[in-house]
Amino acid sequence: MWLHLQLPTVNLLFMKKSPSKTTIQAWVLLHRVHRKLLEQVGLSLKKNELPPLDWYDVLLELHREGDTGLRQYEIGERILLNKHNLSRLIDRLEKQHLVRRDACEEDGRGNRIKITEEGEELLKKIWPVYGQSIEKEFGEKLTKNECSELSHLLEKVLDQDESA
Amino acid sequence: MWLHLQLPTVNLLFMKKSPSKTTIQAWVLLHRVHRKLLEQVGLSLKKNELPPLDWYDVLLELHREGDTGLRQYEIGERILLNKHNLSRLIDRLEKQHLVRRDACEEDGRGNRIKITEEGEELLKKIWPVYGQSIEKEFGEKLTKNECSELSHLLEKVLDQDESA
DNA sequence: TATTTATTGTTGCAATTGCAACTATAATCA
DNA sequence: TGATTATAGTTGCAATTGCAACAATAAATA
Repeated sequence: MWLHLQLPTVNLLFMKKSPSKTTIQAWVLLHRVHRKLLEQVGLSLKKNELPPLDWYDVLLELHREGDTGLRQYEIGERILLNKHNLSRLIDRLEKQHLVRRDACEEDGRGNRIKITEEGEELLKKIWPVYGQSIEKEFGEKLTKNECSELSHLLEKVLDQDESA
Repeated sequence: MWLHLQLPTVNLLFMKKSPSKTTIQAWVLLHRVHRKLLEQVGLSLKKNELPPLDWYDVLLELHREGDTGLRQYEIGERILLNKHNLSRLIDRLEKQHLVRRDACEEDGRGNRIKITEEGEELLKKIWPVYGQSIEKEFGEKLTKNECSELSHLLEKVLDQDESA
């Protein structure tokens, strides 16, 4: 079909370029760092009898939106969680009265999720522990410049594909 | 008890320093990048009907040790997985004849896990897909220097606490 | 408008994970 | 040595996740 084409763009399909040693090293490190940080922070939260990090993520997003709330899919986009699990995560939060599902006026299918007072309070209770954990496991290890540099690099990785 | 002590080391207990904006930004980015990469690679593996990444991680560690194999806890240390789940992950691998549990001579409690021929083959089958995925989602986004710089920074984060 | 297709969110079920309890062996120590 | 404590690994159970099927509504199209 396009096997005979020699255009550069098409050739990319055949290149199947393997990552370099340098790339692989960074890749592995990224995952190790991530796992270790998450493990430490998770431990710290548990030790203080606080809920898992996911809860914080969701509540924080909702807090930022205040009274407008967010659609479920919007939360999903922000914290990169799929809809199935998000639906049930919201269930759990709702059961604890940390969020509310309000009917959605503009779209009969969905609902708007809003944070409650209790949710706000929990958020305030989590932050000191979470924040300190971040500082201890992460912040302290880098200077401010290094931190910015890291962000810069990570942003490049996150950038949308420019390829068509 | 030690409330009245004024030694610097002890004062750290009270500092409860919150992370800076810069720190938080890098922190959030780190997690976003990680999740996105894992999602993409996972999709790519599934599309090619290959097993999840964990399997590859374990098989690779075993491959590196060749005939000596590894104790379960050694695998755990390397891929940062706790023993409960590792035990059952090994079960699954064993059921697929990808690894073998050999009795351990030097320690009657444990066993040595070794990769089988089939395991090696699977490893070879996964790598092209996995490697390309890494290159596409990660390698291509950074120059070689940026990649090294990223590794350097991540290593700093991973470094053991120098605090006593 | 009627029909088709896409999106939003939920639910059932199976697989995986986390936690606690447990067995078996090793290491420590009185 | 015998008793105690620590380590390696497994298992049961509950909670969470992933996947596929589904219902309800919206958007696109004929």
